Amino acid sequence: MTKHHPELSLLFHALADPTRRSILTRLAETPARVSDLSAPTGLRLPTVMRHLSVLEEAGLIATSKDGRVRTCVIVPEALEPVRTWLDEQRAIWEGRLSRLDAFAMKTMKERAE
Amino acid sequence: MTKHHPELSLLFHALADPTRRSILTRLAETPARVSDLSAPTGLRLPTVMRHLSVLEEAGLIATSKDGRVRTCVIVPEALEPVRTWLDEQRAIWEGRLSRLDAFAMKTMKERAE
DNA sequence: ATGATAGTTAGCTTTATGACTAAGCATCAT
DNA sequence: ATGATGCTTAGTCATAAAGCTAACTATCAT
Repeated sequence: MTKHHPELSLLFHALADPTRRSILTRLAETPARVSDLSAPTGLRLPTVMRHLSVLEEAGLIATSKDGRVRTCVIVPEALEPVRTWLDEQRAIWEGRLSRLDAFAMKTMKERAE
Repeated sequence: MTKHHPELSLLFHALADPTRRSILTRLAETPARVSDLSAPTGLRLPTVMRHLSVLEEAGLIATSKDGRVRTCVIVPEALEPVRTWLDEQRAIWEGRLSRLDAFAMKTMKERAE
């Protein structure tokens, strides 16, 4: 199960950078042009471009160009695999804890005998 | 809001590697020794060690040494910040969508007049 | 047609990652 | 006390990440 999920690696990697997360939260407000994203971060345009391409390859944003302006929008569904993975893990981890609980109960019972 | 959250960066970065995710799922089953984690991955011990230290610095696992054996256990609560961040983002994004909806409604109304 | 504007590409630098080998240290079994 | 076991440290290597500058292209306004 979950042998190797390149999609997840891309997503987590994209989210691991604070600049990229701040770009995402900015885009969550409203779509923005590349320069709009450059100004507040204090980063140069090419740097922002690189971040954007990482985000786009992860599927977290989509961009389109109109004239000389590129507009970036967020892609909310892109976070689904992350959420799903988290839910799966939680299920497994809680399952494990239940088993440990069961084991502890059994052990205590045996001791009590 | 969410200026720079080093904790999140550590977590996301730790989760971005498939080997580390597989170590986590393995540890979700039951605690394991370092060699137990080395065998199935086919990776050398020092490599596994490095992965473990990344996971530990992110707070995702805890380790303890008894004699010459180090045992690794998962730390389920460690995923909470990730889940929280996801929830926050979802809230913001949905907020944004509602606003867009409102805008669209207004525009349609104006057109209808 | 000129100049400003918006983005893009190319190339460079520094630091971090992920893997390895080889050698070291600390225990445990005999 | 010796050797095997289990982990650790040190050092190497190749590649990727994150930033920059400089130069280039494409569009829009005048």
